[in-house]
Parts: sequence; structure tokens; C-alpha cells
Amino acid sequence: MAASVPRLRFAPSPTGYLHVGGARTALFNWLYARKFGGQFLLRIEDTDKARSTDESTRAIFDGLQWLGLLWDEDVVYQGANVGRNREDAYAMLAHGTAYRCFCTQAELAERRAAAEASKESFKYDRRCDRLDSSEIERRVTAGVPSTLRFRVPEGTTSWDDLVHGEIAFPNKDIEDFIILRGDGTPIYNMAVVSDDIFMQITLVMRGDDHISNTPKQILLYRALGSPLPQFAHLPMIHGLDGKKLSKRHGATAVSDYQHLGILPGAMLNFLALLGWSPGHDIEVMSLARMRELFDTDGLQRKAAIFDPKKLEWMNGQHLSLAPVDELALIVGPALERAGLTSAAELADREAWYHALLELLKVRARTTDDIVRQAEPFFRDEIGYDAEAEAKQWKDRPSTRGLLAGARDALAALPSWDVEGMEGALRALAERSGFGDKAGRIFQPLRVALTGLSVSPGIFDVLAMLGRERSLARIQSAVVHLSDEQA
RNA sequence: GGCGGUAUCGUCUAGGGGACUAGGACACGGCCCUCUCAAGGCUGGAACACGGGUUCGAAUCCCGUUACCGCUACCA
Repeated sequence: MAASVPRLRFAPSPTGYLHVGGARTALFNWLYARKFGGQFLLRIEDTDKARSTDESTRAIFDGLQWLGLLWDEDVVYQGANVGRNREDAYAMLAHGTAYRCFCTQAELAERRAAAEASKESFKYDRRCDRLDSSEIERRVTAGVPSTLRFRVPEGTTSWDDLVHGEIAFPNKDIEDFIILRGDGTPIYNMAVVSDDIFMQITLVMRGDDHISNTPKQILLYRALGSPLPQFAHLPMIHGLDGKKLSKRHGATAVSDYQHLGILPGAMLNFLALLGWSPGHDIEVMSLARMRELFDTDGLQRKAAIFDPKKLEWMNGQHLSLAPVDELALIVGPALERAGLTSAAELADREAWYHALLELLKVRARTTDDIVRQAEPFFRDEIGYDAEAEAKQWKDRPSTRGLLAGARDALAALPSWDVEGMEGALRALAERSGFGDKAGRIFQPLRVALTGLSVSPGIFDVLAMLGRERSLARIQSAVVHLSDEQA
């Protein structure tokens, strides 16, 4: 038989932001579709009008786009399909796989409470299914409101889950659930099945909190005479305390990480490893590589805990690996937002800017780190970090002399190149009696040049700052140290 | 309560009966490199939930217990 093209969908409800858990579900759906030449569709489940907002829908689009998880075909809005969902429900009524229920919500709540009080588990007793046709006819013509309930058949419902293997539910544990509300709108399971059939979904890959919905949905597929898709239930993502990831664990929206300076590729890589492993100890991967390696065999069954530390490490890896010209596009706007430079300046000094990124990216974990570390290279005036000053400029008179010496040695250089600078400064160290401990000059000098005790190598700093600015900064430090004495 | 799912280092995981004195990564400690910080290299401590089976042999298969999670709405 000809294998059909896989069609998968990501179906979030627009009731908040794009959650990292949702992003991971989207990623696995995307990977599977792309790897096997299928389609990845997006369906916005906005049937809960009270909680759905356009803003949330926008956030889902933005998040997916930022991550580079682009979908095929037009976005499907579930709310637009209620008509067809309803028709499907009525078709079941016509075929006798569903029946009208006249019980009111109040009655149901009362019976449920009574059952609970006597410690019995409540299950709809099918009383409306025992009504004779004339009575049903009478109530319908009298305008008595009714819902549609699915008549659960005998037997057991099972499927071969792509991540869990065989899962079976005895039908006796499933009650005759409502598929259509009194107002004619479909209940979740009805809408999902109706839409998945219409969209010709072949693999439903979603969170494992949907496992107990699955037998109901399978029953619905059968009642509608449609072939079953495959199912794959992904484990949940929990916070550091082992509980379901929520707001109190800190950032849970994809956009939060975007604003924290995380690279989309790193986010994706980190998320992929939460519940999936390609084996062979492979960890750092590009999206393209994940797509090559993806396989449902590597999917995990256990919930994973979201560890921000590892995300940061992962981001550092991606930062180091990222080509500077690509990184420049992301860091540039961030530098502008920080008020350090303008797009025009960056374009003007592109080679210099790229060289700076090359120096900073390896020692940064987020793009925010890069911006922070880039500050001394853009500002005209710098301040001195108190701790750095206290530690590296401990003996101020001698430090002043040292810096003046460094200033003169550097100023005397015929050309501003690393070899010359290194030779001159190491010679100065010798003369100062530091022997090969040239760091005793480099460290105070670093503070003079950057105001910080942490920076790229001192010669790189001098080179990036340039002759004029470097000498001026050292001079400022000398003056600063003199003022202190006065 | 009922039903379902899950269970390897603190965390992410490899492992799919003998290759396991259980491997890698994050985090943590030490060492090396070194002008600082990173990065990198080396290295240390750290796990098969428990109890029964099956088997010549179980982290791997089966059963039970425990713990955790999910569902149990005219929410999605």
C-alpha cells in the first residue's frame, strides 16, 4: 500500500503565551513532518471564546516564527468550524451512535455531588438513552433544550502509541460523554476529531495529558467512519521542584527567553533534549541536524524538568558556534536598544564590529552578556567598577606610575600591532621587576581600559579600542589616580 | 475514590538479557592552560525506587508495592 504523506498539526489554545511546553510539542511535530516529507499544520483552538484572545494568537505566531517553526497551508481557526463539527455530531445522532440528553446541568451537578457524598464514582446513568422515541419527539417539538451524548459501546479501546506502545482503556470506565452542548456548540473532543478528520491528520502528536482523551476520540473516529490517525503522547515538562511548569517557576513563555538573550536555535536544541535523545551522546545540534536525526524511537516517556542552567550553557555553545555575520544581525539591535551605537555606525565599522563579536561571543552565555561586555568598546567615557578598582589598583601611587609607564611605552610604538604592544609591555614588566609576571601590568591596565576586571585578552582590547582611545583611557586613569591623591 | 501513565546520578539522558566495575552532558569540586573572564583539556564525587518472579544470567522481561503525574466538566 502506498504510504500517505504524513500530516501533523500543532493545536494550541490562544489563552496566554506560547509556553515552552507548547513550543516543544510544536518542534517535535515540525521535525517529524519535515523529516518525512509531510506537512506541519497550525490550528488555533479558539472555541473557548471567553479565554481566547487575538493577542495570544499573535503571540503564538510570533513565537513559532522566532523559533523558525513555520507551518504549511493556512492557519485553521477551530472556531470557524463549529458548523461542520455540529453536522458531524448530528450525523452520529442519525446513525444512532449518539443520543439526545435532556438532563440539565443543575441536575447533573446534583447527581454528581450525591455520588461523591456516598463515595461513589459518578458516571452518567444513560437515563435519556432509555426515553422512547415519542417522548423524545415530544420534548424536541416542545423546545426542551438538549445536548448530544455519545453512546459508548461495549469492549475496550486501545491503540499503539508511538511513544508508549499499547495503551488500553476498558470502555466501561468511559461515560457517555457530551459531544454537543445545549447551544449547539461542540465539546472539545468532538471538535478535535471533526477537525483532525477534515484536516486529514495522520499523526496526532501532543502532550500526554491527552492520553485519557484518546479512547474517547478513537470511539468518535469509528462512529464517524473515519480511519484512525496514529497517536504519540509526549511527556510533560516540569519545573525544578518537579511540579508542572508554571509562572512561579519563572519564565515559561518562549518570548521570555527571547528577551533574555537566548538564541532560537539554542532554545530549540535545549527543548528537543527534554524528552528526546538522538543517542550517541550527541547534544549540541542545529535545527537541520535535529531534523536529520529525529526519530520517535528516541522519545522519552518520563516527564522532564526544565533546567535553566543547562539552557544557558546550551546557548553559550550556540553563541560560540554562530557565524559572526549571523550573530551581528541579532546583537546589533540589542546594542542599539542599549543606547551604545546606531545601525549606521555598525555598518560603517562592520569589520571592527565583527571582530569584536568574535572576541565576545565565546565568553558570553546570552546575547545580553555580549551587550554588557561590549559597553567599554562603544562608550566614550567609562566608569571604574569599585571592586575592580579596589583589587587591581590597590597601591594607587605605584599603579599610577605603572600606567604612566605603559602609556609611554605604547605611545612610543611605531605601529599599533599586537606583537609590538606585547613586546613593549612585557619589557616594561621586566624593567619594573615583575619578571615574567606581566599580569601585574595587564590587570591594572585592563581596569584603566575597560573599567572592569574581566575582558578579552589585553592586546585584543587595545587593538579593538585603537591607539587614540586606548592612550586617552590610560591617561584618564592616571589623572583619576592623581586626583585621588590630591 | 476510579481509570490511565511514569519510575537510571541533584538535573537532561545513553542503555532495549550477557559488551555495565552503568556511558555522556548540565551543575558542583580539583588540576592544566593562562594577563582576567570565558572557552578548551584532564579529573573527582554522584544513579538502575522497593519486593518478588522468569532466566545459566537482568538496569533491561513479567507481577506486586510505593511515589509522582494526568484525566475523571454542557474547559481546552
